[in-house]
Formats: sequence, structure tokens, C-alpha cells
Amino acid sequence: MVSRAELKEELINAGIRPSVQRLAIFEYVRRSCQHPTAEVVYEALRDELGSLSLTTVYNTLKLFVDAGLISMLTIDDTFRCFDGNRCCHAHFRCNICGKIVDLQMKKDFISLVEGLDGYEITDAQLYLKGVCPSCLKK
Amino acid sequence: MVSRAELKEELINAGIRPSVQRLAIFEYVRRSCQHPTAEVVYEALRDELGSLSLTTVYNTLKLFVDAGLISMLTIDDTFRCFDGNRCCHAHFRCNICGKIVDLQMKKDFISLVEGLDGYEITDAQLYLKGVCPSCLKK
DNA sequence: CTTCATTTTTGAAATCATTGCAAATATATA
DNA sequence: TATATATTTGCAATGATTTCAAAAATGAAG
Repeated sequence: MVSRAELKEELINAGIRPSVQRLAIFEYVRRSCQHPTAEVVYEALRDELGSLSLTTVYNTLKLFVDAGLISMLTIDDTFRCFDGNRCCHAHFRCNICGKIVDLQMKKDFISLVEGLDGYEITDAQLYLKGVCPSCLKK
Repeated sequence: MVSRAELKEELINAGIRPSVQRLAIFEYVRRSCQHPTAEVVYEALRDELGSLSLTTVYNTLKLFVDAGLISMLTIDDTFRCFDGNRCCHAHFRCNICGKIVDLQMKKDFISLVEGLDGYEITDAQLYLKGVCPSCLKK
């Protein structure tokens, strides 16, 4: 697992001052495998930090996304969630239970897209939706 | 171009009664290459239909999406838009001008995803973001 | 250490796309 | 024609996200 010091270094390299709130939020999103929403991050850290504002969480997550440190998922159209996993992967969302899971890719999917000459690509997301094995059984 | 009669037939086959509003909305989304939002559909059809409610547009688009007749895009996190193009394709959204364009795929991208045994897939979207050639020039 | 400027955080109010709801209208069936 | 059902409508409510201006924290300069 990546250390707190390394995470701090990463923020500094991105030109972002590692305030207490920023480092805590960065650490939380990077270490979570749950694709947390801003609200979830807020609930998880408010006690640990003594105080925290939901606005700070929103601002900070946006800062990280713009810096390319984390990515924002819009697979569920009713809220945004965030992903600190830097490896290339796809996402599946179950229409029944709402759970979002990571799925590995055999190869990079951008290479399959035609006509990208002249485009600058900064983000790519592959979203699958349907019913998960667990919900299919019921 | 697909005829109005064929579109009507398609609604009936999907078990959806082709009311005046439904057929007009279906026709508009199917023939548009612009990925319209509910608001855009509403503005475009209210005069043509004499009267139309935004709520009807939302309800009807949801009806079509649930029936698998059109798809909903969440590539822009601030609004939903709709796509009547049934061919497998990816989408690119320019971070500067906001334009959303279709991109052809060399092959179906679902085949690249690992670990889908036991999952039922009902929808797949590949979203790319960045800067389009036109905005890159400026 | 103190002062001043800049950056960051905060909370409350505002925004706005979308949904809920119950009444009105249209359509199908008998 | 009467009755039941399906559809549409407009307005109010919802809720995630943003705005904004003040408060707090941090950094630089003397």
C-alpha cells in the first residue's frame, strides 16, 4: 500500500499544496475500492479531521480530477463517484443493487476507437450496466 | 432514412402505444445526430405539437431507454442526453466547446472486458474526453 | 516575532436538472 | 354512449452540486 508520505509527494508534484484536508481526502479516495461519492468521503472523514465542510470535499475532489490524480465516474446518472485506481479498467453497475465493480481489460480500449487523429484524450471510461451474478440468482 | 411508419411499428413491437407525443419524440431522437437533452427535445417539438409538457418528454425518454429503443448518455456530468443511433459506437466530449461526437469502433469493446461470466449486460458506453481538433487549433 | 498578502476552508443560501403527484385529457372497450 | 384504462400535463418538491463572501490558516517579508 502506498504510504502517506508518497501521497503527499504526489500532490506536491501535481502543484497542489497538501493541506490536512486535501491529504486526508486524497488518501481516502486512493485507498478506497468502493468508488465513494463526495458525501461518503465527507461522512468518513469529518470525525477523523475534527471538522470538515462538504464544500471542501467537492472543491478538493474537483481539484484532483482536474489535475488527473483521480477520476470521476458518471456511470450512475443520479450521482457522481470517484475512483483512485490508476490502472486501466472498466466499470459495471448493477441495475438492481446499484453496486459498482471494477473489471479488468484484456487491452487498452482506446486503441479500438477510430478517427481519433487530431484529438487530445485526457480521460476514458468504459461503463457496463446490467444485472450482477448475485442479483441474478434472486 | 427510416420512415415514420417504421418508427411507429418499432414502438408497437416494443409494446409501447404510439401516441402523438411518443412518436414525435421517438422520431426526433432517432433522426438527430446531436445527442439532444430532454430540454432540447421539448423546445424542438412544442411548436410542432401545439402543446407539450417537459414532464412528458422526461417520462417518454425514460420509457424508450427502459425498452432499449434509445440510449442515455451521461458523458457530461451536468446533464443527460439521448442517442437514437443503434450502431455500436463510442462518444467523445470536448472539454472546451462541450460538443459530443460519435466515434466508430474497430470491434465491439465488450469483448475486451474480463470477468463478465455470470453477468447480464444490458448497456455499454465508452466515453472519451479531451480537446477536439477544432478547439486545439485555437 | 509581527505584519501583510495569499491561499484554503467553511456554512448557508442558491441553482437547476429531474421527479412526484394528482388532476385533466385522450383512447380503447363494451 | 358509457365506462375503464392509459397518457399527458403543470406545478411543486427533491437533492446533488455550486456560489459566495466571510473566517481561518499559511507563507513571505521585514
